[in-house]
Amino acid sequence: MSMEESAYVRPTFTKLPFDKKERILDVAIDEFSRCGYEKASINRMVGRLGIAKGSIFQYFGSKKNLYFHIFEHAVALVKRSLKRVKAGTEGEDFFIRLAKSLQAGIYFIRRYPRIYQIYLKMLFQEDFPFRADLLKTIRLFSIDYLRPIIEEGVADGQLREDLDPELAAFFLDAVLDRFLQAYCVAYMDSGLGLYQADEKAIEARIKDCIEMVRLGMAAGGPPASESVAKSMEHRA
Amino acid sequence: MSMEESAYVRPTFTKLPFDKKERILDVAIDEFSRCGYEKASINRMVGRLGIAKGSIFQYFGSKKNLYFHIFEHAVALVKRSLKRVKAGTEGEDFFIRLAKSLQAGIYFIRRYPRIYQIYLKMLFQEDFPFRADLLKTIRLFSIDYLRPIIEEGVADGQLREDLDPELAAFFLDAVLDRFLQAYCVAYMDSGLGLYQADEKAIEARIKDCIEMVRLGMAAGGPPASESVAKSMEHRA
DNA sequence: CGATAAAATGACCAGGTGGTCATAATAGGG
DNA sequence: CCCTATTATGACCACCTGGTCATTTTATCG
Repeated sequence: MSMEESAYVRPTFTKLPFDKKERILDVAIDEFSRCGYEKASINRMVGRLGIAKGSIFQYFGSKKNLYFHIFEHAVALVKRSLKRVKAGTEGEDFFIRLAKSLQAGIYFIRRYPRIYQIYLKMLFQEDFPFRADLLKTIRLFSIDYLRPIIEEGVADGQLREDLDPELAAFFLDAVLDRFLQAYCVAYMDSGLGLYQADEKAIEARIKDCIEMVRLGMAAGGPPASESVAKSMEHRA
Repeated sequence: MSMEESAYVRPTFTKLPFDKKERILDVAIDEFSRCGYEKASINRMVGRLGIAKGSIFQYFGSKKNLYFHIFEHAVALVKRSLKRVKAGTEGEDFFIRLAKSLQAGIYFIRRYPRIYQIYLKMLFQEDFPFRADLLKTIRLFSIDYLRPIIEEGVADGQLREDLDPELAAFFLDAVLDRFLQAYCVAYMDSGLGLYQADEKAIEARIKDCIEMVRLGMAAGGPPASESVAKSMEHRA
């Protein structure tokens, strides 16, 4: 996870001792996650860091570059996390994979809550340039992640064979994303109690949600299965 | 749709000629929708309006009040729109109601695109106070809207009787919301082509999505129905 | 008309912003 | 130890912000 060769960092920063680099990025991430891009203040950062303001501009050139560098870092973390889940669930049942992917999302947010905050705050602030690029990268990756899993599910006969993979990807993206949002933003959970819920509650709700994805809401379908619940128990 | 008695408006503004009031609110809505709350500039507004800066503060007291007033207005519009759809689909099939609700959302956004933008930009910028209140109002209303419809669907036997209404509300909220977001924010549609799509495409995709909500994704369920498609044709 | 009340105005304010750059401190090499 | 190149520094800049308020303009009414 080296960030040395980032396009947004000047060599001066690269040569810094590791600890100092980490501290700087940590404070910057904290500031951006708390305030969003616009309200984040370089003055406040250097105040907390105890370094000169000029140094930040020596390291990154501009506020925007600093933000992009952090974003780049964040994207790398997400990609790595998704890759691991994908590889770690290869060949498993489609709905199990789905449940584990969602669970992994929750873990990621627990581990890097500030990074998820930064992402959320950027989501609908289309004003600043490159948002399109940033968003494109993330969303496209989410599709690149889901599509193959869906297609495998169809190939294996777990999903209806007439399933439109694009529609399914959109649908799953919607539900998974909202689940994560509900977990860490108040009033997004429609009273389900997802907001900052504990492990147990999350696990149960993931199971419920996946069941609903599986069977839909209409009456007259097949009965609810127990497979997701069973397989999730193992990893707690 | 009178806004006269708003808590955020001073009498001086109320007494203004209707046209001037409209123009002021129009410019303010435009500014907030483009820039979000933080970046929106009172200077720019009065520049475009050709009035003195002091006047805005005479009318609203503060930037925040102006924003709240507009938000209040927006919430009223949404409530009205939802009420109409609900009343206008009373007694119809659950999934038809769902499709029509989503369609109504699209109409609303087409008619008031800037208001939806304001809402989106506020969504995850939790910095400024009262965001909690604003969000609470909107989300709770969304639940108040969906819950009864779901319960009627269960009572009528269209939905599985063991359906958890809270979970269903969350689930539908997730899908409907994302559908609207994908319609008006780039890269949110997972390649489905929803972004600024035309009437025909939207209608088709609504149908597809509702079918997926109905039947789920698993193989072996009942075949897709034609009822939603048929009933939607009538209103085009 | 004149007097009074109400509304519009814009110069002005303090505070904050991202960003700069001459200068000072430090590090590295001979 | 000195000289040079690199890095750190913070005073300073122009700019913009939301907000104020004394003053002027406009409307109201007798």
